[in-house]
Amino acid sequence: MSFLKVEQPQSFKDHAYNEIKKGIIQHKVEPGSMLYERSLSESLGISRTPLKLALQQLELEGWIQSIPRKGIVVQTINRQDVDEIFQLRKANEVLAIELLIPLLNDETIEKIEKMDNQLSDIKKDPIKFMYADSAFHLFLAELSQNHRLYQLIQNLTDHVNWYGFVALKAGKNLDEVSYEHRLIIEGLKARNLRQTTDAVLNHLDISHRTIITNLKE
Amino acid sequence: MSFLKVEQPQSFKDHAYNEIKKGIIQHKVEPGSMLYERSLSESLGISRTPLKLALQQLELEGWIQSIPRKGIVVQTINRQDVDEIFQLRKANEVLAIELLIPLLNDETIEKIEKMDNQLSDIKKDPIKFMYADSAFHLFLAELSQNHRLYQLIQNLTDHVNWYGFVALKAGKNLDEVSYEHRLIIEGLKARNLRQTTDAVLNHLDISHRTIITNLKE
DNA sequence: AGTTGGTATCTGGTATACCAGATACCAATA
DNA sequence: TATTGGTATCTGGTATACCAGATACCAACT
Repeated sequence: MSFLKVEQPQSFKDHAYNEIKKGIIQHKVEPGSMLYERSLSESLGISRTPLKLALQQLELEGWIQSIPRKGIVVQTINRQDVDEIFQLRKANEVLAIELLIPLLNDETIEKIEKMDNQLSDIKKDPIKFMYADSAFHLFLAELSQNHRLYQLIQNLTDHVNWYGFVALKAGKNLDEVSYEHRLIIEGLKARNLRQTTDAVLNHLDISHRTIITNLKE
Repeated sequence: MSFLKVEQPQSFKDHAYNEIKKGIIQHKVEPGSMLYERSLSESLGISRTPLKLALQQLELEGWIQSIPRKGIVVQTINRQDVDEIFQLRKANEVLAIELLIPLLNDETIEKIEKMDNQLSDIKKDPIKFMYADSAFHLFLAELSQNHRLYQLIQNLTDHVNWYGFVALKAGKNLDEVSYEHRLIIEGLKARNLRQTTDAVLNHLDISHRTIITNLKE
């Protein structure tokens, strides 16, 4: 009966992890604000044990910082953080391109284009657009066939979404992003490593600069 | 009284994390073998709650895999894993070099050389040599001034130590490693990015090949 | 003998109780 | 009035009890 798509019931820990992370990315809890295990467990309707696991994962991934006997503080965002994330993102997304280009075939290129087209369809909703843009980058990461690289890029794009969320709500260069994606796809079609990495680096540079200029101290 | 070096008492969770990880890296528990929360908590003398936190961190970092209601399995090592780790290591150690070269001054270069000399002094003990080699790479990562990059490289070198531990015990090319390090240091002294990254990539390539050839299926 | 089904006993997931450190507040003191 | 010190009450850290799913085993049945 393997054709039946079984909906995996996520554990309490995963549920808490997703909920809290979503709240942080969407600035429903602001950087620097405090959280407390007991109140969190109450509002999520779970006990502290699975919650602690979710909180530890969030801490290891750089979203929060647990201070024993004080509470949990949502990480603040500063210029240094943004720069670190983009340094990592550039190096590792370029690596993904290097790995996936030799693996490309016409079918996967078609999938990539389809994905980008879906992205154009939802320009109206900035939040959905943000997630779809991430999905585009993650799809490329997935094609690299390096699972650890995929997870790393996932975490990095999540952080970028967090950093840029406010600027994004202000209504931004969504057309510009589409154009930059087209340049990447053209590079992939040509199986041209240099052309593609240049397009990716350009894309990331623009994103980096946009976020820096929207950083309010 | 800040001149007093306060010994931070590590939490039960950190203690468990370090002990279990050390056991895995040094193959005191073999890849594929099973662990169980209750027996582990008993042998470590702690309860399951902090142990669960340690186990989750180990799982997120790729050392073990927790299977609900079955147990915990120590990750197996295959060719794909080794390749993934080295792909990441090459890209990110090169990034570290790119970042640190503009920050170099004579004093830090002196420190790097001193570190490498200490490494030569302990060629007799392969395990100590392994950790000292990692410390050399980690020191370079630290100089990049990107903390997330440092943590990433830390995890990657730990995994490489795990993969290579058996081959290392067999007594390996310790002189060769010293020579490769000298090439890296010379590149740094010359502030030559290309020369240094070539030396690093060469160093990692040799390490990669050595581990692959010692991989027994 | 082969099959079945109940049960004892594993497992990790979860809830909860208790601990010690940190803190805020307020009464007692100089 | 300013300061001190005890206490009530926060916090995260830890230990433990209980739950349901998974499994192995053995007796009962065909």
